[in-house]
Amino acid sequence: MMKKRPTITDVARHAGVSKASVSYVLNDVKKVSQSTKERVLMSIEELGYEPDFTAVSLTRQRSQLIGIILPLVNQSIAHVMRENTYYNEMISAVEQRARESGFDVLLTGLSRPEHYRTWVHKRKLDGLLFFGLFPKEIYDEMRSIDVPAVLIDTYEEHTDRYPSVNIEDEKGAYLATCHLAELGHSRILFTGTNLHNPVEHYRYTGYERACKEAGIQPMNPVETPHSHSFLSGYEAAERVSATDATAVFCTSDIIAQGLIRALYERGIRVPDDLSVAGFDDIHSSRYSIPSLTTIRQQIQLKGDAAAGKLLEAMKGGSPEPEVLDVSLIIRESTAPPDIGSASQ
Amino acid sequence: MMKKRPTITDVARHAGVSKASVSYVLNDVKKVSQSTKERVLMSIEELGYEPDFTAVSLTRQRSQLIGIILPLVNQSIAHVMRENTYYNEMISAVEQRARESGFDVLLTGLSRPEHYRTWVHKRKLDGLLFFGLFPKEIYDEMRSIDVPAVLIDTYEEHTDRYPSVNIEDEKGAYLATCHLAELGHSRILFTGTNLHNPVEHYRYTGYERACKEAGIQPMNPVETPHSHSFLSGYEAAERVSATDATAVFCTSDIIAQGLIRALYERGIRVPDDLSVAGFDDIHSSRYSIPSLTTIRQQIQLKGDAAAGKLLEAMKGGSPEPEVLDVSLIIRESTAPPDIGSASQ
DNA sequence: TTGTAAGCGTTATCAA
DNA sequence: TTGATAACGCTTACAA
Repeated sequence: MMKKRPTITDVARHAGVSKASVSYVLNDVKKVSQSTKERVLMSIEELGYEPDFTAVSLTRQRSQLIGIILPLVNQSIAHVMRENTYYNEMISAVEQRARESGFDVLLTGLSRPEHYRTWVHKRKLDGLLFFGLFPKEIYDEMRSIDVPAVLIDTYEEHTDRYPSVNIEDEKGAYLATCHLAELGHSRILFTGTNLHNPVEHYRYTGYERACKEAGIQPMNPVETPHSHSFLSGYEAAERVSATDATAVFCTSDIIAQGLIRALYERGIRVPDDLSVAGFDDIHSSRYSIPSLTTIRQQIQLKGDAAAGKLLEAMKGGSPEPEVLDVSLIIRESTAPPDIGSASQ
Repeated sequence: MMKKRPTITDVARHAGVSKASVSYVLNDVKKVSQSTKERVLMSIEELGYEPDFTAVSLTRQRSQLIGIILPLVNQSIAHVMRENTYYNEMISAVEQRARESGFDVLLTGLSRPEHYRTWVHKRKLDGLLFFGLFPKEIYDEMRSIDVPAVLIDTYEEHTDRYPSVNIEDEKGAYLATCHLAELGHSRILFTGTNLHNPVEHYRYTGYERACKEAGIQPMNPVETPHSHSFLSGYEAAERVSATDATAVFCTSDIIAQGLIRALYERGIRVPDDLSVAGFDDIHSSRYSIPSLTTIRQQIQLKGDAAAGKLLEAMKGGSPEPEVLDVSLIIRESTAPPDIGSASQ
């Protein structure tokens, strides 16, 4: 027969005190004498008592649970996170930080805004981490209930209300484009997912600025229909190769890698015939052939920072928004234009 | 002023019935008349009532929560899942299936076995999914508490007690090795992480069987010190190239890709100088250069199957263990040995 | 078929 | 400094 695990009542009885007193020492409420405190602690130890989170949640109206929310596409979060190890690093970092602070992490996809509200309530979630951009109504809902949240990779006006963690998107694109221009490219193409997405937009802005400073004409951007994925890059190849670009800046490594593959199949060599730069510096970019010139963002640091801010906000603080630095990592996928074969 | 969200008491009052009746219709207990059922349903609708999970958890002693457990290395799950999109697909699939069944997913790393026990209890977890192999003590703990669990990628004796989901590891390695042998290779190297891991062991067995059938001599396997990662493959290159192998079978795509990269840096061409096959068929293997010949396992199906079995076990069923099929995907990284340069 | 009331394991309010 | 005791929101015998 399995012995039931001890409750606070058992501890109280064992220590010869009331439940209240046990609760006091558990929660470090001052009004306990040293002697009873010791007795209680001993009993806890002896019985192997651990407080029950669901009971605590019920009375305290908080759960020690934080939720990571990913966009749902086709009823699944797979479409977003399937191929991109960006999420692996983010999630790992958040999980670690949360666990160290006594929180558990709930991972979920979110479709309809109204679901979200009840979900937060039903679970009494203490805090939320939004990975990426969500429909506007979600943020409105958020405001109406009153739960701490941190927005990651979002530039909406909502950022004013909630702490956010971003990276220097504009600068990243700028650095990459400058690098390409400095190599001597004057036909540089921008390839991203959707310029209406603010992150993409800012990157485009950085691209434009670099072009301007280099005195070259921005080209018509190539937008891919899907999200950041190999396929997006792969399918972009047709439109890319229809241009006279000698260099391409992609807004994610995953797109760049898909693109490079498709170019390879068309006999277009990278970087000999075309230079390609990415964004993110996911692990694989170091190992791909050619290895990818890219903009490094410190993904784990980002996840850790986001979790940290959420923890702070949950304690009642008002953490500042944070914008993390990025840097250019030059690898094999970019080179000077091939003067021989290229025009101009 | 924020209006409090309605409780079951509010609904009862609104409908002019008792809390019990509301609970009955909520939980589909038969003994409710059509008329009251309708009244209650209307009130629920009108008030926008949603049951509170923490309260339900407390009385029912179950949480509608399932836990995904990953091995912790260095206090972080990052080391395991950082680079490998295998986990992205698994987690996505589990999350989707769970969500559709009204469960939420808790993601956590697990270090010390004793932590695990209290964690399950504190959260009243309904079920557990173990991703990969854990120290033996964990399974012992599991048995002592009584929580449904499904083991993934584990061949321990524990599998007898718990439903498991595996793939045909032996067959996969066999297929890959056969493919290499059929191409004409007779010096085929096995590269994996650690032959003491049962999954690796079975793959080695398949490799051996294929060698035997092809009448070739198995070579001394190369074991990498780390887990499945680019670096493992990358670092294996030195030992691989020190052999006279003309083909290598790696036990994961991620290792294969790391290896190919390192070989590339050493001027060893794949597949011209050396053929390389992987295992898993993660998305990137389709897009790498060269694209990777590999053993496809249906990762999402696997995650879905695991979640399904757990759901079944939680309902009191005893799901059968399942072994999913694998298949050979031939791509660019394997080719006949270069008779010109190779010996023999 | 419906209602009453006793839990579930905590925390928190008041007296003592 | 302590201890009853009433919440917290729900489920479930047991009565009616």
